[in-house]
Order: sequence, then structure tokens, then C-alpha cells
Amino acid sequence: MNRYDHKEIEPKWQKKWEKEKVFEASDTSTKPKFYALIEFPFPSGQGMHNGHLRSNTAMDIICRKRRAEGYNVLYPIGWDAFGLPTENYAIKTGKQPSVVTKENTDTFRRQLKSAGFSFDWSREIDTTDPAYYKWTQWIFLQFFKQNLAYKKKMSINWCPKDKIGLANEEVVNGLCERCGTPVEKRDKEQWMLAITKYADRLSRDLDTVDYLENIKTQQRNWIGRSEGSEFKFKVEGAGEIKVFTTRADTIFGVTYVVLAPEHPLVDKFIQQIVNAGEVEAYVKKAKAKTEIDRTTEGKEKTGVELKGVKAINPVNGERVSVWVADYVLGGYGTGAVMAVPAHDERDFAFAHKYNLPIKEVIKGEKKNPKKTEYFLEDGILINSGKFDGMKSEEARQKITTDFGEAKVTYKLKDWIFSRQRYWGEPIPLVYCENCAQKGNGWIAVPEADLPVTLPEVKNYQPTNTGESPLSNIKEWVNTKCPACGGPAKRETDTMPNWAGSSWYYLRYVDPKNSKEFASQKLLKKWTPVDWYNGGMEHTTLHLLYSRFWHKFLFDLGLVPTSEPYSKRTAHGLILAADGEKMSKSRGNVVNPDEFITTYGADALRLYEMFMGPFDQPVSWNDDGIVGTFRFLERVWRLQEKVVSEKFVDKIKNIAGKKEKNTPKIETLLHRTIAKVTNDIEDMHFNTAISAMMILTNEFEKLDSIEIEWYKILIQLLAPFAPHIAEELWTVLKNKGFVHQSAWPKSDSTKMENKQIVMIVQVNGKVRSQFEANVGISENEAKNKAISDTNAKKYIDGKQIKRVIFVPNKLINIVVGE
RNA sequence: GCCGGGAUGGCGGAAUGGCAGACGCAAUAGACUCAAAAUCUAUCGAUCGCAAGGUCAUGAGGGUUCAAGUCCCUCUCCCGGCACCA
Repeated sequence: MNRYDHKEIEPKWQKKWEKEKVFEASDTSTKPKFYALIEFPFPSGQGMHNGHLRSNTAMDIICRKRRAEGYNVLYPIGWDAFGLPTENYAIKTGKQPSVVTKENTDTFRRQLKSAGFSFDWSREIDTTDPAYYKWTQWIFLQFFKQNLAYKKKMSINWCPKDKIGLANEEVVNGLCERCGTPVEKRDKEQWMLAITKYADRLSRDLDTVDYLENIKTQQRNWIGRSEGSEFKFKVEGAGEIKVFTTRADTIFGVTYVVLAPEHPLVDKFIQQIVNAGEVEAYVKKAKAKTEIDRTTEGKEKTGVELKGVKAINPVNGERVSVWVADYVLGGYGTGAVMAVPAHDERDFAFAHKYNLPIKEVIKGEKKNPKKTEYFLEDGILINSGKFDGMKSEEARQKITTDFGEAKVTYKLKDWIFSRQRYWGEPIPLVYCENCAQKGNGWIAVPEADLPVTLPEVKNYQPTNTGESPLSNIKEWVNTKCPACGGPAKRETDTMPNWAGSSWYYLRYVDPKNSKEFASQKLLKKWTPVDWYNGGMEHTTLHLLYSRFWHKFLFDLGLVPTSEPYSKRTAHGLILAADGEKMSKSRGNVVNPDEFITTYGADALRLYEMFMGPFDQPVSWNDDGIVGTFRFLERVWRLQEKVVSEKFVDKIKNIAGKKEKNTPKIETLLHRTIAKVTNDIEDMHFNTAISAMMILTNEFEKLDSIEIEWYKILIQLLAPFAPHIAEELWTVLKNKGFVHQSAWPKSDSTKMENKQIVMIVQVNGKVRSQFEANVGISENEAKNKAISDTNAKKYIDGKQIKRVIFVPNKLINIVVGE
């Protein structure tokens, strides 16, 4: 027997797998399909990260098990390669982003292969490949044709450092998600995708998928569906103000109405506003505020009354004052609220500050709140005319039917889809002045002319004016209008990096198709994705965006299901040893390469799975990996103890011992099969590994082990540590590859011990234990317990009040004085 | 503020209401060795005891139960998400 040498074994098997194409999914197999997906990596310059390794390994384990269970498994890989880091690196080094991407993907590919993942490399895709982004552009055009992509001048989130506009989802606490710079407001024309049109379905259909509950909750909160009512407050002399409220029952308590600074009516009213100058100054200041200013200024509310403007409460005709205040958000509901200071915390604070009247209209069912406080709960209506005495719930409905209409609003906003940078998919539209005069200036590039490829440029530097660097390339920008043939200009904005990842799982099923993004036949065969694992950080970004795209494609009849992913799980982050996030700037990033060199991919894979619960964050610890490495060495050395035809003499010598050990070890073996099988499904990889360690430890204690037992251990280990398993499988003279062998089945009849240990408790405290046969009766157990030397001390002289008997486990004698 | 998740030895962690600390790391002692590494054996929550055995112990405090890390109530701290959403 040789020493366990991972450096020899691992490359050897990786080559064989590749050569024999053993992990390539079959488009024609009649086996049941299993489509497993991991988030395809962004090929950054730092190379593969331990986080990738952990989540890829987890899905790799599941896939290898599925294959052994007889599934036709699709486990694809590709590159989400558009994005700012590459572009910034290109600017710094003067290299083409495409060249940088090539270099980085080469590194990543080598690293992923060295970890032994069972990806189907024949389906590798790259979002920056024109053959791929042709279809990203094509899908965009479908949005455009359905009027779900539209250009809008709006106040956007502008990152002054990255010089790029950001989607709402990319702004975190008023800071740029990527670089942490405070985000500014800028007015700019942007392409938008109307994700809000799908808000209701995106929220509702969460009921139909198997996602982790916290993922569903986060998405629901992000979409923020809210049922309420809309009322119109007439304004004397100039139209009406629409307000949205979830508390129609409090409408008799309205003492003023507030408009957001962005509200268009502010401008419209300006003629009749007595203090117009003051109002305009306030609005200007409020609009200029950055997100971070709004949050740091906290809850201190400011506002200005629109003097000379009065609104009329539709339920009682009361004339109330109208204010503009930035505590009302322009982007939510109608951008205006009816203020009920007696029953809303914010309105109360505002009314208090500006001395506005407070009118109580809801009485608590238990006790009256103090006059100086607001009362938020439901109760009984008072001071509400004919609705007095009604309960809040009922009043909401009645008042809405009588005076307003029921309405649903969402927190979700349309997706800002333009980026003013180079390294992204060009938006395949041209602007034609000529056509614009006939009503529509934006013309789709004909499908036959796709892809609109990125031109090579010398300078990727973003411009301070907020124009894309592409706008400097005149020969690219100037083109012919596909509609009228006249001179036209290309759109120079590019798509956000979320575009290519919104549909990549569809391309995997048919990656080389040049006629369609994927054929209907293969989409029917493979989709939906059966199991998608990824990071929680993508819950409100990528995961939501791709569900939206999928539903859109479904509506066009282009994909067979309304949801892309049947099941979604999430991994915990790997933190650095100091418990902080791993990051280049902190200098605490752990590079998997050195561990693969020293201990091998198998030991590293095992360790990353063994570190802790998969869904929990774990801190990296350099020392731990020796534990799993030693475990593999021990498994390797068990070869010596294997009994086979080769060691006939040995069998004779140890025959007696073997007999004695067999029942006990078989019990453990079958329990281990069951445990590993279940734990993989539940993603409890750490306890599965521990179970295999226990089995190995027990094997070591024996003088010999049956070849069948060893074989099963190797099969169980194979998904986790595929290389060593493959090698040992061959040593055992098995044919084929270990993962092509059938997954071991546990035999429940062999899982029960004949002998068990009974725990003896007195008054719930453990006092003793004894061995007994399975199925020992309560009486027998009781007799044994009360005659037990140690237990006796606590029982003698006392009255036995009760006996609790848990079969095959425990007997508890309850005694009293 | 609201919504999730969590707190267990020196460390990572395990435990369908039924022996708390499985498994692994680190540590200590011993064997092997000229020596070291590797490996093997033993010990390894605290505390009292020669021992048998006892007591305490799962963030804090209460409760339910024959029995609580696990269920209920109150609180503290940590992590993640949302946050003036009317």
C-alpha cells in the first residue's frame, strides 16, 4: 500500500473525468433530470475565494449523490464577467477589459478544476461573449417591444466615485453598494424596466416555490405589498390631491394634507401659493439632499405650508391646510398623504412641531390613551359622523366604498437599467431625430443585426458629464436609422451587470444555439432549475430580477414555467479568522490554492463542509484542515484491514473476532448510510462528515473489515472527497467510476441494536445505567432500576410515586418523602 | 424602531423534551525515536473526593414538566435585512 498522496491522485482523476466526459449532462437520456445551479462567479483578479469553494462544494456533493441515485444531472458553470471591477482594472493597466476577462476566467477555470467540481464544462458560458449577449440584447428588445422598457428623466442615485447611476437595490444606507461612497441625486434620462408591473405576481408566487422562509420574507418585504385605500382631496380652484392610506378608518381625523417635495402639484399650485418663494426654496433644498443626509438628519421633520391652498376632506367637507414636507416620499403611493396626527407617529411629530390641530377619532377598546399621545392600534371610531361606534376593520371597508377606492401599492420601484460605463452589454437601440418628429424616436436594432457589439476603445475613463465612454466613439455612435434609413445615433448607455445573470440558467440548457436563446425542447427538458443555492445578498437583486425576467418570458410563451427556480437555499459566508468579512483591503483573504497544494482538494472540500452549519456564517481557521486531512489518511490506511480474496489466510486467523464484531458494526454502518443520506439533503454536511469519522474510528478498532463495508464507506465519502474515493474504488478492484455506482441503501432492519443502554434516573437525575435487550418491559426495567446499587441510595426509604418509562431509552423513578 | 437568525469547554461545533459537550482542532502526559516530525495510547467543562461518587454548568432572570440547551414569559448582547413606505 502506498502512502496517501493527494498530489498524484487528484490531477490524475481530474484528467480522467474530463477525458471520459463523465459529468456531461445528457440531452437525450431518459433518466429523471436534476438541474442544480450555483451562482456563476464574477471572475475577479483575485481568483477563486473560499466562499466559492464552500457553496460549489455543497452543490457538488448533492449532484454527485444525485448521479449515484440515478439522475441525469445538469451542473453547469460560466462567467458573469461584465462589471465595474474589470473595467476599473483595465483603466489602471491599459489592458482591454476583454483581455483582462480572459486572463481572469483562465485562472478561475484552473482553480475550479483543481477543486474537483463535477461541472459540465462543455456548457461553459460567458456573459461578455457576443454570442451570449446577443440574446441578452434580444430579451431587452422584447421588453422594449412590450413597452416594459421605457426611458424616463428622473432623479437617480449617482455614485460620484464610480461615475455611474445605480438602481435602488444597489444603494445601501445611502451609500454605493460597491465602493461605499455617499450617493448623490442627479437628474438623468434612464432606461427603466417596469418590474413593478410584476410586483403582485413576484410577491404572490412566492407561495408556489420552495425557498428558505427568510428568503421569501425578504423578498416580500422588498416588494412591500400594502393594501389600502385612495382618496381624493379637492383643492379649491385647482384640481385634487390623491392620497393613499392603509388607515381609512382614521380619515375623520385628518387635520392637514402633505405633499412630497417631488410632487408635481407643487408646481401647479405655485400661482396661488402666497409664500411661493419660501416653498420653492424648501423644495429645491429637499431635492438636493442625498440619501445619506435624509437618514442622518433622522426623524426631525421639516416642512412648509402652502399658504393659500386648502384641501377638502371628502368625508366631511372640512377645509384643511396643505403642506410640503420631505418626510413624505415622492416615490411611494401617490406621493401625498392625509395626516392624522392623533393616530400616526410621524404626523403627530410634525403636527406637534408646527402646532397643527390633533383630532382623536379612534378609541382604544380597553382604555383611553392620554391626550398627549398618538394611538396607533385599531379601536372604535369616535368623532366620525355616522361611522361612530364602528370597529376600525369594518370602518376601513365602509369608508373606502363610500368615499374612495381600494388600492394596492408596492415599495418596489421600477428597475433603473442604464449604466454610463463601457464594460456592459450595449443597449440595442438607436435614436432617430427624423422618426422622433413622427412621434417615436427610439428604434430597436433589427434582430438580424444583433448583437450590437462593444467597440474596442482606447479610453474607458467614465466621463464627469455622466455620458457613457461609448459616446466618444463617433464612428460607432453614428449609424443609420433602421426604420427610415436616415442618420441616427446609437444609445451609448450599457446594461447593468444584473442583465446577463437574469437569464443565464436558461442558456445552460442550450448554450450553443445561434437561432434562439434556447430551444423549446431543451427548455422543457431541463427547466425549471431544481435546486439553486446562493448568497443571501442576492435575494433582492439577482434573485428578484431573474424571477422578473423569467415571468416576462413566460408571458411571451418562451419558457415553460412561471418560476425559474423550484428550490432556493442559501449558504453562510466564510469570514476571516478575525470574524470580519474577507476582503482585499483588510488583507485577510484566504487563498484556496495553497491549501489545495498542501492538503489537497479533498481535505479542503471536507474541511469547508465540516467547519460548521452550512447556512451559518463561519470563521476560517487555518489549523482545522489538518483534522480532515488526517481523516482521509485514516480512511486510506483502512485498506490494510480489508478482507478480500487476496487475504484468505487472514480471514482464517481473525474469523472468531470478526464474528463477534459484525452485528455491532453493521448497525453502525447502516445508521451511517441513513445519516449521510439524510444530512446531504438537509445540507447538514458537518454532521454527515462527523458520522463518517465515527464509522472510520470504529473500523480502526477492528482487526479486519469486510470489503463490502469498506466499499460503502468509500461510496458515502465520494461526493465529499471524490478523488481519494475514486482511487480507493479502483484499489478495491471495482469497475468504472465510484460515482457511477449506485448510492448505498440503508437497511432499517440492521439499524436497530439488539442491546441498548437503559438510563436510570431518580427524580429526573441520572443515577445509573444498565445494559438490556431491546424491548425490555417497563416492569423488568423498573426492577433492575430499583435494585441498582447506586440508584438504590436515592430510592430506599422513600415512596415511589410514579415511574416514567421511555422504551429502550430511559426509566425515571419519581420518589417522594 | 420593525422583521429574521444566533449566544453551549481554550477554539469550531453536536444533541426527534430523555446520559449536555458527539466529531474535529488545540493542549497535557506516555510509547516509538539518538532526536524531531509523523503515528499510536491516555487525559482533557468547573469543582469536591484516595475512590465510589457528589455538586455546579448551555448569555441573565423567572416559569411549565417526572425530565429543559431544546417549550413559555421577561431581559441583555451579537450578526443579517428593512427602515419617515402613510
